[in-house]
Parts: sequence; C-alpha cells; structure tokens
Amino acid sequence: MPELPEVETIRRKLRDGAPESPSLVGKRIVRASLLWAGSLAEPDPDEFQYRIIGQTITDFGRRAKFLLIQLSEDTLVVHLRMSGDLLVESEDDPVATHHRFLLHFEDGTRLAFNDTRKFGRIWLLADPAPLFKKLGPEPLGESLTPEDFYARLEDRRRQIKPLLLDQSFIAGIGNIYADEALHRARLHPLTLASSLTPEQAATLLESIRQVLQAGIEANGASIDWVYRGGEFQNHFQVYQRAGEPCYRCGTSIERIVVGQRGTHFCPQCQRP
DNA sequence: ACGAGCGCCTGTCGGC
DNA sequence: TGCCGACAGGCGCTCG
Repeated sequence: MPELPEVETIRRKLRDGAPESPSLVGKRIVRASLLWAGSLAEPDPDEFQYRIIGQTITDFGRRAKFLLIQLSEDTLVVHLRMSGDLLVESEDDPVATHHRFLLHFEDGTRLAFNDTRKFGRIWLLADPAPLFKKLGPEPLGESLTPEDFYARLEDRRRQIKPLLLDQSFIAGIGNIYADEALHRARLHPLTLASSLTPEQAATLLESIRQVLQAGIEANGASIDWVYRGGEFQNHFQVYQRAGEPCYRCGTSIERIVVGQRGTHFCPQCQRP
C-alpha cells in the first residue's frame, strides 16, 4: 500500500491506537516470529532474535516511506514496498496466509507484518541514519522551500514523472500521488524537469503537498483486494481513471507507460 | 546522468 | 472452464 500518506496513517494508528487496535507504545516484546526469512534485511536471524527480545516500544516515526518503530535500545525499520501492511492482533487470532513476521508482546497482543508479494523488508538497527543516507528531502518538511525545489529541478535533464518517483530527488512520493500532483499542477508527466519555470516549480511543490495532505486526511488510499480503512481512492482525479472524464474539463483521461509505470493524465489540462 | 529491462513475488482481471 | 498475458501503491541492479 505504501506511499507517504499510507505509511503515515499506519504510524498514527500504531502510535495513538484506533478502534480494535490499541496503541503499541509501551508494549514489551517477549518473542519474534520470522515466518518468511527473506523479509529480514538486517541483522542475521540469530542476532535479530537475541537483540529484540525484552525491548519496549517507545515511539513510532517515519522517514519517507520507511516506518520507524523506536525501541528502548534499537530502531526496528519497516518498508512495506508494494503489498505490506501492519496489523495489531491478539495471540488468539489465526496467523493469516501472508503474515511474514510477528512481534509478540507481554500482554497477549502482537504486531503482524502481512506482505503478499514478499517485497517488504525489516531492519533492526542501533542507528538507522545510514539507511536513509541517499534519500532526498521530505516533501512536507518546512525546510524544503520552493526556491530549493526549483534549484533541484533546474539541472535535471529528466522527465518529471520518473523524477518525482526517484527517492533520492524527493522522498515519499509513489505512483498514485505523482500522477495526482502532476494533474493538480497541470504538468504533462513527460515534461523535462529542467524546463520548469520557478513559478511552475512552486506550483508543483504546492500540489505535491496538497495531494499528500489530502491523502493523510483521508487515512490513505485503499485499493485492490485489501481494505485498510482509508478513502483517498474516492478522491482520485486521474489515477486508475483512464477513459473517464477529467473532473476539470471533461476530456478523457489517458494512460501511458513512463519508466515502466502506468501513468494517468488529462491530455487537455496537462499539455506537453 | 539517464532510461530501459529485469528480477523479486503473489494475486486479480480480462480476453480468447 | 482453463490458459495466458497484462497489470499492481517499490526499488535495486546491470547495461548501454
């Protein structure tokens, strides 16, 4: 599921609690089950088990699409990739088919990492900073100004859509929010990044922020066979709307492939 | 620097 | 009904 708004939604749910899902802050880990060894990126399984037992969850953070589970000694980092999800369950619940990893707590609850496609990864690290070394700025961070953003775009001879998906350029945007932001900014996805004016760059940054904020406020997007409680899918302007009319001008939304990703845009509102 | 292609996985959907 | 390809919210790698 995971783009920035979805990861942020999960972070808030785990930290603050939600109906049927108690806050995990303060829970003590008594055991971990690695059901699919490939999910663990670092360290090796033996060290992982040894280190994580007895630690307590103190907070939940986020960097781009990475979820940070702050423990008393280490940080447990989770990347959901394409199909990952995190669920709070009781030890009485059956272990679902695609559960890859379980954290068992002292009080009989557990955190389950469900990941159909097995692309997701977890790391247990004393210092997660090196993992984030190549990441670009947070789009919602106040330190990223329109002037900074323009300066980053200015010397990139690259199509804007793949650039928005490049996590080293700006971190946290995925395929849905890239398409939605470009539509809001009225930019064709193949526009050369270096050709944007300072005004267009400012509009694009503002559009990115608006769609990400709207996504967070809607508790993320829920699509395909997994329902996660979010409703941003009901507000898509272009994503997965090929052949349907643009809400702004009525023109049929088109779908093309850019950098191997399905790309949705309005050929009228987003002229090359 | 950049894009294309592929691999990693499982599942759904539409066409024939 | 069954098979087969296309496609899916991501990203790391190699190769031009």
